[in-house]
Amino acid sequence: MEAVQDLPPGTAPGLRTKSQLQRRRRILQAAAALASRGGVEAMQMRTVAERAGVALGTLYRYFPSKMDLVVAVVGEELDMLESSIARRPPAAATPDGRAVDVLMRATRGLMREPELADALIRALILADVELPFGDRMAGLLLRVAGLSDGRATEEQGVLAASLGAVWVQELLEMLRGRRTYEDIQRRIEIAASRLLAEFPASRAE
Amino acid sequence: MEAVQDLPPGTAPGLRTKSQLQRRRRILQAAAALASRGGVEAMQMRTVAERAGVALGTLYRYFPSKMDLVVAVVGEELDMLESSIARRPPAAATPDGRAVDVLMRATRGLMREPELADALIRALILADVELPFGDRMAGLLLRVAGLSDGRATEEQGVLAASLGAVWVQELLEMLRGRRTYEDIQRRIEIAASRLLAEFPASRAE
DNA sequence: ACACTTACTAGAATCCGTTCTAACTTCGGT
DNA sequence: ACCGAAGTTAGAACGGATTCTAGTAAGTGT
Repeated sequence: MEAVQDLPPGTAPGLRTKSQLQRRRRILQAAAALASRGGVEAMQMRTVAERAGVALGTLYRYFPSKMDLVVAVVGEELDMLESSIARRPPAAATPDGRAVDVLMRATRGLMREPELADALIRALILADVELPFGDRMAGLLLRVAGLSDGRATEEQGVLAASLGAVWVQELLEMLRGRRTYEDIQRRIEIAASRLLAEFPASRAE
Repeated sequence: MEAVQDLPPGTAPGLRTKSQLQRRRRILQAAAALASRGGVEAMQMRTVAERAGVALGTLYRYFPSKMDLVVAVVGEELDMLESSIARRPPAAATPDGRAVDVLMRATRGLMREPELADALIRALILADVELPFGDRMAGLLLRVAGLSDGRATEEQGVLAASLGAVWVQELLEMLRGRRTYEDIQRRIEIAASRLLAEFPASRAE
C-alpha cells in the first residue's frame, strides 16, 4: 500500500541507467499533465502509462500505487516552492508576516492548477505514506520565520506545524469552493499572528 | 458524488415508514461495525448491504455513495460527542483548557476504535460533501470556550476553526503511528494556548 | 559471444465501487 | 379488495486500480 523503497524517492538512488531516469521523468510529467486537466479522475494509471510510453506493469514498478505517484508529484511541486523561495525570499518584517507570505505564494501556485491541487492535497492527506509533507512544510515555515530547523524549540516546531495544518485545511475548503483567495489570506493572517507571535526576531509586540 | 437530498440526513425527514428508519439504522450499525474491524477496506458496500440485510441497490438508495455512508457514521459519532459534553461539560477554568478537554475527550473516543477513526477521518477530509464537520467542531469549540455560536467575532471563529484543523492533523499523525496520546495532548495544549488566549472569560493573562 | 539476472511489454484477470435491469412487495388512496 | 407509485431484491454489468502471466529486450559478468 505504500513502499517506495527500491525506487528512488526523488532524484535519489535506485535508478541505474539514464533511460530509467528518463522514464521516471516522463511518468511524472504525464501524471502532472493529466491531473492538471481532469484532476484525479483524469489521472488514470492506464492513461498515465500510455501517455508516458510505458507498460502498465512498468508504471507500477516505478510507483507501486497511484498514491505513490501523487506523492512524488507533490514532492516536485514542493521542490519548486522551495527553490522559488530561495530565489526570492519573503520580505516581510515579522516572522509571521514572512510565513503568511510563503503560504500565500504556495496558495497562488496551487490555484493556478486547481484540479492538480485538489488531487494532490487530498492524496497527500490520504497517504499512508510517511509523507515528508507536513514536516517539510513546517520546516520551511520555521526557516522563513527565522530559525534554521535545528535551533527551534519543541514549542516552535509545534506552532509551525500547526500553522501548516491550518493552511492545508483552508486549502481544502477552497477546493470545496468555500473560500476565496482573500478569505484564506485573512484567515491565515489571523492564525499566524497568534501562532508565530514572539518568535525570535519577532515584531515589537 | 454526494447528494443526500431525498434521504434523511440524520434523524431528519424523508423516511416514511418505521421499517425504513430501522433499515437505515441497521445499515449504519453494520457499517460502523465493519469499519471498527478492518477499517475502510473492510467496510465494503456489498458487505455492509449483506450484513444489514438489504440489497446492494437499497443501500445505494439510502446512501448514494460510500462517502455519504461514512459521513453519516461520522455524524452519529459527533452526536455522541456532543451529548457526552452536554452530560459532563468540561470543567477547566480557561477557555483553552476547556477546548483541550473536549478535543482530548474526542481523541480518546476515537482511539477506542482506531480502524473506524482512520476510516472516518480520512473519508471526511476527502469528502466533496459539504460536510458539517469542520464547522460543527469549530462551533463546539466556540461553545465550550464560552461563546454561543452567534456571539463570536469572525476572528474567534477563525481561531476555533484553526484549532480544529490542528486537531484533525494531529489525529491523522496519530493514525499514522507518529503520535502518542500524550504527544497530541501536549501539542494541542500548545496550539490552544496561543489560539484561544484572550477569549472572553479568559484566563488572567 | 554466452549465460543470466533484471527490466519491460502486452494483455488477461481480479477486486471493489457504482450503475442498471427486471421482477417482486409494500403502501396509500379509493 | 384493487390499482398505481414508490421501495426492495437478486443479480448482472461497467469502470478503474491493482495484480498476474508469459514472453521479449537490455545490462552485467565471464
